[in-house]
Amino acid sequence: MKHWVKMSSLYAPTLKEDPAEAVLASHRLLLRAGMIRKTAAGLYSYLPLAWRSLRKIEEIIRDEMDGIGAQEILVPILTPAELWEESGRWDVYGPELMRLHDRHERKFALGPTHEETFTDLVRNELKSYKQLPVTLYQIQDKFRDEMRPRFGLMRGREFIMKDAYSFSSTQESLQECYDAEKRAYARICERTRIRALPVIADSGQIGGDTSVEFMALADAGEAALVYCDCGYAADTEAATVKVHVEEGAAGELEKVVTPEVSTIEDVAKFLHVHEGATRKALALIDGDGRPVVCFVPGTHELNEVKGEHVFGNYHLMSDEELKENGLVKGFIGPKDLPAGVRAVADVSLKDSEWWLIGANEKDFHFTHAKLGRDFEIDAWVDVVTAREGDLCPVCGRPLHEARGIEVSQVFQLGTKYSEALGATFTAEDGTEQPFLMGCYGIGVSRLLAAVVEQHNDEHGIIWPVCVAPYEVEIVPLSVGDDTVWPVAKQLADSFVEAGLETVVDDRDERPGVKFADADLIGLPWQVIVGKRGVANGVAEVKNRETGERVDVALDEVAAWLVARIAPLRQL
RNA sequence: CGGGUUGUGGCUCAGCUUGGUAGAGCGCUCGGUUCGGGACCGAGAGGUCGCUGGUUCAAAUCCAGUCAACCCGACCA
Repeated sequence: MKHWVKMSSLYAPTLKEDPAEAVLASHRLLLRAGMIRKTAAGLYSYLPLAWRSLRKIEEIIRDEMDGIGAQEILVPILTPAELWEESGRWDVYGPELMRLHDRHERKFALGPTHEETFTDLVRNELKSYKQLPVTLYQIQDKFRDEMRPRFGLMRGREFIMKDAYSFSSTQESLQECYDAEKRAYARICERTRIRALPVIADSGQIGGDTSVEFMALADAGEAALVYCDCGYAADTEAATVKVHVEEGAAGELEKVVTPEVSTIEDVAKFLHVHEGATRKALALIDGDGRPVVCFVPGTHELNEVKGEHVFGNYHLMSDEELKENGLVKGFIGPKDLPAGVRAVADVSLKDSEWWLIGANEKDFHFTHAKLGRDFEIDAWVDVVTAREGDLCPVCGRPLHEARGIEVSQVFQLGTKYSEALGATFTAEDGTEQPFLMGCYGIGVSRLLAAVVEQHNDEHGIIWPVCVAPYEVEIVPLSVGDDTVWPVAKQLADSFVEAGLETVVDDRDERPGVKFADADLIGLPWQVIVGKRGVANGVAEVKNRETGERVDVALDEVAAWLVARIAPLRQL
């Protein structure tokens, strides 16, 4: 950096009060620090400070991507409908895909992700296994017409994403590309100072078999996850945990009167048993239109994502559908189910012999119902949402629950897109085969929000050096004073000379205003130049994170700072 | 898309129930006093009260419609 920047001309309009629309710390602080402004719902403009941080984050990402041999390219944001039709996603992607057409009525979409474009790009060029593997990436705006954009940069309709796609000839090679990306992502989180956990994830709309997402831990996070001290971690929607199930009481089958007692809570209370000893029955119509009753432990919820894997495009029965199938809401059980209704249960119940169940008759339950003696289950499936206290599938210890912000995700796509688009290469044995693909995304703008979410206090943002918009702010306590201001300028020059990214608050404001703004914007170091210090030949150097202040001789400040900042830049 | 809430100067909000001159604080401009943690005094600028229609002598206020934003839920980086 060749020049220092004057606060008086920096376009960073700070706000004294919290904007009413912002709830999340990152959203609030980015707005207040004059870093972002809303253009419309889910659409944000990045002001100079935010843009500098974003570019630093991008540089870290580029460095790590290049480090694993990925190559940066740029494809058009606008993608022709034909490609989406080829992959079949024009129809399945739904309203989240921003569609538009040109003056000739040709259809296009604003890219929400670019599997099709990248696959199309390589299908005519990469023809031999000898050219593989190849990983290409780009950093670009993505568009998703979210049902509900919110939380500032956290969930926008337009956001910056780094997306990478790997093309391999063998599963081993795909695994290698995938592992390399995962390692790079872990380093990116480290370098941007984000505490994140790689968690097992559902692969969702992108498709494919294996997927891991990196979750930045934050109470405000939208996703719930469970993790274990042994290192296992999973999205609650994807976790295949062992559920601790309360065993019902053993004994002869007994039909008990339970008047108006239909919820799990009521049943447990009425019969004086733990909720876990009850069995929740969910009546649904599966993707093929067939009636199914699914049983889960009374303590757990049916997970919709897992449910769709098992039942297809299912829905819970309406009151009419319950009636049509002869089911009594609140009293459904696996014994004496009406003909034609299939009984399935979560695998966690497989080892449980004694169940407390509905009697399929209004106001009656069965206690001491024994699996195999009194009723049968047609199929065992994995459908519950994991929760705190469930057991780790790896080591068996109880899991902790936390919330997180999904900052990135890696997928092994396999041949889903290469087959659909006919993207093939000639293998070693001469046969023509579809590429084995992986795709790897990082929400760049979301990463910025995650950094702020994890690094702030009641005064404002606390930037880690590696992603801070600037490294140092000089705060001259008086700009009119001819002892203070010249010293501040000299310091600024020496900082620039030493390679420090420097802002000088040259505004004719009172000290309190400058301190408050400095803390709000949150550059890692503040150098306070006041009359007293200048008289003693020192400046006061304040660390934003620790609040620690040290007097440093004026001619040593630059070197003093460089010694502390340079090791943290890591580039 | 369902449920809830809100639209009044750049920001935070009052006024609306009970119709009659559009308000406060912060910010902004000018003058002065101040100057190490969001100062004080004085003088100013700035608002088609989201939009459309209706009721009325008269609408920020009542009614209808509409748009937008925010929060909770389903989707995702």
